[in-house]
Amino acid sequence: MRYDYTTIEKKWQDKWEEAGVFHAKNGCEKPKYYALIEFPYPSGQGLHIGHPRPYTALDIVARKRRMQGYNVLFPIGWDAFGLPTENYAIKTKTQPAEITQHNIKRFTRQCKAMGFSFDWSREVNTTDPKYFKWTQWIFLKMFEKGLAYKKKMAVNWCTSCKIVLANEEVVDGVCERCGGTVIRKEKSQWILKITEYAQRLLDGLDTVDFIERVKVANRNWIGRSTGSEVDFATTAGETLKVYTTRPDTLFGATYMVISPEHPLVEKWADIIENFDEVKKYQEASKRKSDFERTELAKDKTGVELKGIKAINPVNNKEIPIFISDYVLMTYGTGAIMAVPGHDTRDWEFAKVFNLPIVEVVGGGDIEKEAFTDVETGILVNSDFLNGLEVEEAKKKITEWLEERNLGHPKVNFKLRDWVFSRQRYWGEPIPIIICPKCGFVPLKESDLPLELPKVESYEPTDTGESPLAKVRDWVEVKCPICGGDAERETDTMPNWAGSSWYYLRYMDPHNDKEFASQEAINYWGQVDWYNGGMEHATLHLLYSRFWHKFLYDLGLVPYDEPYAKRTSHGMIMGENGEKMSKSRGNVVNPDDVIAEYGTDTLRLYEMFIGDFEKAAPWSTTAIKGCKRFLDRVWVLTELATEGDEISKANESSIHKTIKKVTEDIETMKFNTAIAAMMSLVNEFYEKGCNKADLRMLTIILNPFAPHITEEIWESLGFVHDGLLLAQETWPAYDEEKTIDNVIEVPVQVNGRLRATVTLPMDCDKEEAIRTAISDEKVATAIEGKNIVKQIVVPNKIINIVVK
RNA sequence: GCCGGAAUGGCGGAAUUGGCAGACGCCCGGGACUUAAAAUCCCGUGAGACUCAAAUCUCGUGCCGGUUCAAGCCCGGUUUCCGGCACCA
Repeated sequence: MRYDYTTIEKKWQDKWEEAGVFHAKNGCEKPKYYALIEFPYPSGQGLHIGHPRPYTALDIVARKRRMQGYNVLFPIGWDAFGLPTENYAIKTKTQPAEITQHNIKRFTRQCKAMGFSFDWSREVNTTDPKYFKWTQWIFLKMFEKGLAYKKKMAVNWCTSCKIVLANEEVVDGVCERCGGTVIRKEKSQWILKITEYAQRLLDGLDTVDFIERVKVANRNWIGRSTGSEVDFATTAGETLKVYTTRPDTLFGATYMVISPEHPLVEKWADIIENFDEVKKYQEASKRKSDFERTELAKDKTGVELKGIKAINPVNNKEIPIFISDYVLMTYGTGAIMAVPGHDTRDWEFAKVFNLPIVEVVGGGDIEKEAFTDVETGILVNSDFLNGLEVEEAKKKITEWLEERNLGHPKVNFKLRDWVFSRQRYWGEPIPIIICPKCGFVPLKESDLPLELPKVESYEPTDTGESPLAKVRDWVEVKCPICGGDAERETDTMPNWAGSSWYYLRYMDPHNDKEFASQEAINYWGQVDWYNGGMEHATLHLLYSRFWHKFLYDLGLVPYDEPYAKRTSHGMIMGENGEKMSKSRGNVVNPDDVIAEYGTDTLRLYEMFIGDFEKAAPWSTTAIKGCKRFLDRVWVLTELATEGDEISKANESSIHKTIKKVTEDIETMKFNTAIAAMMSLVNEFYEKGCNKADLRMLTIILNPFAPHITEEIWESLGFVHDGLLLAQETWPAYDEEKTIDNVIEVPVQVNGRLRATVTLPMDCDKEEAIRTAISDEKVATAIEGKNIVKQIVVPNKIINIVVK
């Protein structure tokens, strides 16, 4: 008999909601546990089949923790600002807020149908003025502390979306969202000084339990390097400051390169003999998109600044200066000393311009390629550094430079400040008034939230201004300081803003006095387990850690890291192994799956599909196995015999399974936890089971398949004290009972398996060998040969070596 | 180019971290039930050799080599694939 999942699932979802069993209680005396999933962007497509994978995983953790006696916070909300909604609004001439409401409704229905144990009473929505009031408030705090500032700068401009992109949103030189061409454009932008926290964002990684690949991605993104800043005198008078990680190669610096945007170029306009040529190169590189610059990376280009030379401080040799776009103004000092013998890029450039290549670190063949090995090289042609290893030479030259005031040690980061403004409508308005007399004037806290005005058209403008700029009666205001005519900032925040602190809002979501009360923040502390996609490792994760550290500095949060533990799930691919997409026609809709198999099966399959951390292809046939398993569990309710105590026959297997499931959930090995429960059910079919046996299975299966197990719990009369299965206590296993007293041990002869023998647990070596050689097959194998060695690994294996 | 990760049956994947390779599931084959089909239940299922069959043996974790009584796991080399970063001095 098959179970009627449609009726059952709805029934228990209603009961859970009615009983409010998943509500977290602030200040509860139980130990707290905060499990967090990345709140979704409520897109027009509805819930993707990939969403339930991480949601189910942490739902299992949350449900298990509740059963283990924790006060669990497992919240849900909507990261609802964003471009797709705005683009859809433009297309359909509807309000973004309306579209958002509509999409949220659909996502809510879908999430509820999955039976996730979210605390719906704490639902947040980043587009709700009650929420973004505090996003704006945190921004103003940053402004107050000098961490938010406006600056004219070259930004990434998507020619298709007509919007400024953060560096993080430019992927392979094109717009991450639409794939459009990205060019450099000068614009005045709000910037957040995340670089001020670079070192702390790096150090903090050592104090948290993040999976290694997340830490590595973060470290690479922050990109800390240590080296020296060195001053080169020039014949023009000005000093040219460079940054290098290889000061030991200073004797090999045969020319210099500065970025085309370097300010000294303008300063030297009158002295540079070929200024027209230089100017032309500058303009050409300015027009290049990032994509072109990357594409042309192999071919080095540049122009020498004729009439000016730099002087190498170690040997006072005059060397030429070039401009080239392979030197970036945004990193280091925008100028480098070129050591073609020991830097690949400099080597390539030197080959193009026929510049001298001098070997100063021996060990390679600099005729063929630059020798960059720092482990084995020995300094040559370097006067007082000769004979030293690279590390020693670095130390010595750094001291030498410092003594003469020519240079000093310096740490640099690849991380750049966060371009924080967007010229779009559907985002949090930046709560700043621009007054011709008073400058940037922040709104008073009492004027927050600054809401979005309703507008007729959300079309972005070609000038690059936000659609808000057209709403004159919103833009034109009086300056709060001087009372004169002023204008509002019309840029909005990027959608990374609302997600940078949402986990704090969940702690106290209805507070209209503070972003969350201190009691709530202190009670919930850090997020205990945060799971999310790898694609957010360097964006959202870094941004929110930065905001959190800022709030920590203000004394508003008790920990300087928001997330104690971070894990990541693999994607669910299409059945053909490719990424799911409409254009590939391999999209699976969770609503259809639920209709065909029920939610419990979908949840189970998403967990059984493979290693949680790895991508896995969807299979329309493999999911049937999970359905069959649940059907088999269901049938057990009829097969189970009476019994109040766990049967002797199943006792050992039950305890082993409890142990396996208990441990596997903690290490995210959901697939093997389910396999263990399947094996147990197979055993129940072989050996029979009683109701007490089935009761245990029902409890440990509950976090995975919560609906069917509640129904079984009720139908078999396990309900006590009016409690739901979700409120039951997680079973403890008896370690003793997971250990067998007799054990099958394989016997090898010369490393080849010949037999298995049955031995008592922990029996001694002599007995093991005696039993082994008395086995017929083993005896045959060693007959007429000398036993050279006997290896007995207790309870594992016996290996007899013969000659 | 650099930094991660991976490679195991027809398929998704297991393997207590050096100890019976292939758990669990899918697919497939055979049988039972059925007028029949679906569903369900039972049996089989890495490849090969010898067998009527059973038994038995050999080979087998991308490739080459090493360490070890014993290697999917450790070491050296190599190929391929996936992900991230990418002129960061």
